[in-house]
Amino acid sequence: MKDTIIELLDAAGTQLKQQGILPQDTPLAIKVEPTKDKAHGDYASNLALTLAKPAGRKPRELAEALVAALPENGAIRQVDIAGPGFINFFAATDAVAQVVPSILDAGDTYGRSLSGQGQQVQVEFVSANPTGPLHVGHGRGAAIGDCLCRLLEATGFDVTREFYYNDAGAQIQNLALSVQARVQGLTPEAAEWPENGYRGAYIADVAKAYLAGETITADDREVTGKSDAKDLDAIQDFAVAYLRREQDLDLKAFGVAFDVYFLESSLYNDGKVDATVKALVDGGHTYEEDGATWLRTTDFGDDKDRVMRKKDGGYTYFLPDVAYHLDKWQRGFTTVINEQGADHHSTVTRVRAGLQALETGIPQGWPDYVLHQMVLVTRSGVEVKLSKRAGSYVTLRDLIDEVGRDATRFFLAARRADSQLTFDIDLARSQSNDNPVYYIQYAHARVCSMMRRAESDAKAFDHALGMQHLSRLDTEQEKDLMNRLARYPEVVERAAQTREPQQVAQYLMDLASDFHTCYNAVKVMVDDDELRNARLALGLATRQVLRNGLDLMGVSAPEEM
RNA sequence: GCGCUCAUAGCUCAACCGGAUAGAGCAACGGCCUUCUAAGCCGUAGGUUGCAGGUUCAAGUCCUGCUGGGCGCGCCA
Repeated sequence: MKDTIIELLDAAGTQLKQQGILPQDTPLAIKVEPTKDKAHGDYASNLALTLAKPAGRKPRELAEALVAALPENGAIRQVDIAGPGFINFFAATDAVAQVVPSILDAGDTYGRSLSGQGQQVQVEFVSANPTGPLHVGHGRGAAIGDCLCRLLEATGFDVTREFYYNDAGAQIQNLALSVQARVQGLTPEAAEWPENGYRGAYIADVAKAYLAGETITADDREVTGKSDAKDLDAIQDFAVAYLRREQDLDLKAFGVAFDVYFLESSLYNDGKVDATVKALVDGGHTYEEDGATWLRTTDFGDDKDRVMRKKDGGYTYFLPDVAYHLDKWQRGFTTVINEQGADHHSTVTRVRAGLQALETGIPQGWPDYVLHQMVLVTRSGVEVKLSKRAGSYVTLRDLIDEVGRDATRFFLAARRADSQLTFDIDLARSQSNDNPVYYIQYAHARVCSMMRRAESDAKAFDHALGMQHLSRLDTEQEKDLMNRLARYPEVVERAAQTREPQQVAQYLMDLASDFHTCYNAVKVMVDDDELRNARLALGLATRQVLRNGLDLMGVSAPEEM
């Protein structure tokens, strides 16, 4: 529908150019939007307003010329000029209703597109270090990252989900020491407990499993515990594997799976860090000062230069980051999206600067970043900070166990990443109209219920009959619903492009609302066979779009509630 | 102090690369279940879009400054 209108306007604009009303070289940047106010029709364009200046004419005058030049089209019932010069289009009912068969024919593929053309995209998200259970912030990253992947897949990209973790740094050392302390029978209260040791209850579990000689399988490694409290390396290997397995279980419970787990240590083992250093030094972007080696990141937009090799000879964390991203580039990902917490935002400029300094032809703004703000968890209006298992923070598992996977995923992905999020446990748990997840799922269940009713009343849906009488769907509510359904593909496309999964959530809320309104206003199970089947068809189309949209969010679409 | 980011109804949030009278839900008030799931619907009320300028035919949206919140500013990751 929208495309049709754009074509019509394009034809009209071209004609005006031929008539000399518009200068030949004026670009026709045609924008058509669904209207907010029904009095303005179904779609509106501001074309006359934007062309007024180059044409040197009054907007309304130009609008009239454009309308006069519009080719005839059966899909458009009426065209108005309103306000300062908007052109408003009223769609013919039959044309609007065509969305129903197109949804039913497309089924699960309705809303999907091939615009990504099979391009390889990598999305890195979560990337938690294996030092403890995943927390709410990781959960937000997991929800947003996974939805983004689903959106990209739905728009024709070849997506790789990647999880990067540091299995060798100071934090891991610290983890090993903490577990070792537990193995030796110490508790976090003891004076001998490692200074920056991890204090959560899970440390005791790791120690116990280690002593019991358990065998842990995580990623592609298998580690068996032993009773030796002295062997710190063995403890470290075991603890890392144990916590990686824990995190995997959390992610599995959340419905998130990764294609690649990338170890920071592999960058050292494969010589990629050294190669990166060499490239940077050879490129002349480094200098020695205070016994350390610095990278001149200020040449590439950073506000100060960064140390890349410390006085003690070790590398700073940002160097393997650069090596890692070079590796991503070399693996052929022209688009890479890093989903991270906003507390990492300083790495954005740094990593990009480091990549530029390599001079390997990586584009300036590469890679993309999606940063999410902090999550605050509340219960009964009070902030929740502790969990039994992790001690100092609320774990993702706590939320999944308490409010369920669907509500957790929806709540964490339904808001803009760059706004701070308050996760209200009471709200997420409530099985009532306050809860957006149930509101949407309820709409889906209602259609299912309607279909069951049709079956049991021996009035099962007659597809052919329904398709023949779609023009009977002529109430305001039905038209609103159909217009909403027609917008779905556009929403998916846009959400993928802007990397904003919350747009899908918002759309689903609106769609559910339109459906509930329609449901209350229009009775489906009427005796009139033609009317009933047309309405059942609309119900099925709505159910299909709800399903497709919920699937993009990773949320289930229950048949009954 | 510097950088990034956010600020919309009492609360939680929308507003589609600037577009017409800024929309939902919750909370408040008033209605709708002998009819397809009331986890729903309809209605009333609620706003100087943090403040001050600027650009534009048109600004919640873009620019500048300010105020306030979050995050970051280590040879930690």
